[in-house]
Amino acid sequence: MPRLAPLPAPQFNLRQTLESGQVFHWLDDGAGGYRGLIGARPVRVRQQGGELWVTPGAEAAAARYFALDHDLEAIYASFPTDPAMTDALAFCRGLRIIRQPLWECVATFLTSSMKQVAHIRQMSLALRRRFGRPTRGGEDPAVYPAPEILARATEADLRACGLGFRAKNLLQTARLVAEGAVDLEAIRTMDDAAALAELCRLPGVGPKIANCALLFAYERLGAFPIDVWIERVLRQLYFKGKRNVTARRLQEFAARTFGPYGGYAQQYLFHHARKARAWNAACSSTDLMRPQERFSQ
DNA sequence: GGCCAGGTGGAAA
DNA sequence: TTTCCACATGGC
Repeated sequence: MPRLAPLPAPQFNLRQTLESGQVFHWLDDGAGGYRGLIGARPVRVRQQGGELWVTPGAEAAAARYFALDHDLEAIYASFPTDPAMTDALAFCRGLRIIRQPLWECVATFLTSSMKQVAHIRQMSLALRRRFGRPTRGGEDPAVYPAPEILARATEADLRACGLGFRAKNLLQTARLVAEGAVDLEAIRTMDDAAALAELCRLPGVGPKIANCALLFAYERLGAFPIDVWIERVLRQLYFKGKRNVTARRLQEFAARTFGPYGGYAQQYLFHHARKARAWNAACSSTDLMRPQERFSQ
């Protein structure tokens, strides 16, 4: 185990943060920590109590990446206090919305449609292995390939990484970004609505994936991606028995109900709902319930 | 073997 | 406007 350097990280849960489905390339190092990259920099991380131990020299990068400056007390104080949110908060406390590199986040979530978190990890790691610069002799994840690199790939190359029908979209999106037709950096200065619209110009990027990028890369903590899990939770909690609840209504309701830190609330509800199901499945052989059954009555 | 997964885009009603 | 459907792949 290489020597690591400590930095203060109160109110932080590394495991919940890295395993909540917001980032997909970190690997368990078998010693209670993780190995991965912050951008192009290989980093090892391990948490011990209120300290985060990281590769020496990477302290500042890690503090920024893991958003240790986010005021979690203020964020928690903004949450609704209904039972589901309370449960999710108790389960996820210390989970932080991290600051991911723009392209890496956009591209990874582009490949996420109709895929389970485990599959998104597989695709991300396969793309890194196939196209990215290796680190530590190929033992650790490779650097996520830049748009210029993927733009030169073929659709067949990308399909070989398990992308399926997403291959064409990733290729076209990589080309648009590589040639500057869509400027991911310039989106930083746009307001939320304009940023969302600009991201949706990328093929394969719709409102859900654009909101993921806004939340996990652009620091828009109010962005509220609505996927199948969150839709289920919202319908069960707030629209029980009601029909004709459109996606638009759900989106408006979320913005109104969860406020400026809605993205945090969303991530806590998402992670808790997924892990609760996994826990149910693992611990009960006679009471297996699929998600839609758990929430349908 | 059927079902589902951090959806999107285009056609049809 | 809303509704429907194809789109690949892999785990359970």
